[in-house]
Amino acid sequence: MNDPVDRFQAAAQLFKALAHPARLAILEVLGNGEECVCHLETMLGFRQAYLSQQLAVLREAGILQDRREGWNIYYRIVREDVFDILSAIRSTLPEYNRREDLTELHECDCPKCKRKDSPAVDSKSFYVQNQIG
Amino acid sequence: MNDPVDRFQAAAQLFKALAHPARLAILEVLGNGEECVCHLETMLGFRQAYLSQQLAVLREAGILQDRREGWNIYYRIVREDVFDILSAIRSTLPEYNRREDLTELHECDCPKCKRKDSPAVDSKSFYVQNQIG
DNA sequence: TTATTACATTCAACTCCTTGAATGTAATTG
DNA sequence: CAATTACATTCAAGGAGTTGAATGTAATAA
Repeated sequence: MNDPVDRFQAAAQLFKALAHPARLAILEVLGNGEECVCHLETMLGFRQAYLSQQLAVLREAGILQDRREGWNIYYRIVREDVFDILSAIRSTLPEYNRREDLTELHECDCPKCKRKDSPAVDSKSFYVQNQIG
Repeated sequence: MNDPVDRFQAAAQLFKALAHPARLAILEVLGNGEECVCHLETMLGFRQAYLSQQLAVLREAGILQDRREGWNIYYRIVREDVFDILSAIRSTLPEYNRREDLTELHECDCPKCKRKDSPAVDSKSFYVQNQIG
């Protein structure tokens, strides 16, 4: 209809997908570049089914895309504005500003953790360099 | 606790407050500067009680503050990062990029609409000039 | 003080989200 | 082919968000 709120339906859906701490933690890890599910499972300590459900929410919201490589499925952020949105809250929420424990402390048995020579970062990994490093 | 999701609780709460089309419409109007409730009521076509409920959600989330002036109560955006967040989605959601019909078409009986000489804009109104005008 | 204006709050029914448990599926190995 | 690995989906119970209806309240006017 001509309702003034209709224009904001898509944006509200995006924010709804972001309105969950577990999903924000997932996005914080994926801000470094793509990661396989087992890697997220290890880093965040989520049970596999629970993690898969939250990944599905982000995927169906158009925020993530997945890519299969053998046994593993890699997820990456494909909505560029999500980087800007997370950057905005990072600037005002101090407790948000520590991601080391989410990116460097853990390793899992996935191929990406095994092969240290090719880190397989995606095109948006420079974001982390600019914001944090 | 030490749960990795606890750090993201505050951010999730913020996004939860933004995850509603009516509240995004309110914020779009208030991006121009503070407005009284009756003005929002006229521009958005919301019933008064409904509007007051949505304003309460934004106020309790720390996004809005109110100020009484006689009979009228004026609301304004007090979280600066909200401007950046809305700017980020405005850059990617085309249907978001028309605010004329929310800011210029309607007038109500509030004092601010009566006195055209003093527009009573707040300190963040330059934002609109930079983003839209 | 009483009435009016402008706005807030409470309540209840309904819908949607959350999350553990169980089960299903595609790719690989043997 | 059967077994295993890595991940996805379905289901259900509980919790949280939504919204109309009714009512409450602070400031002003008479």
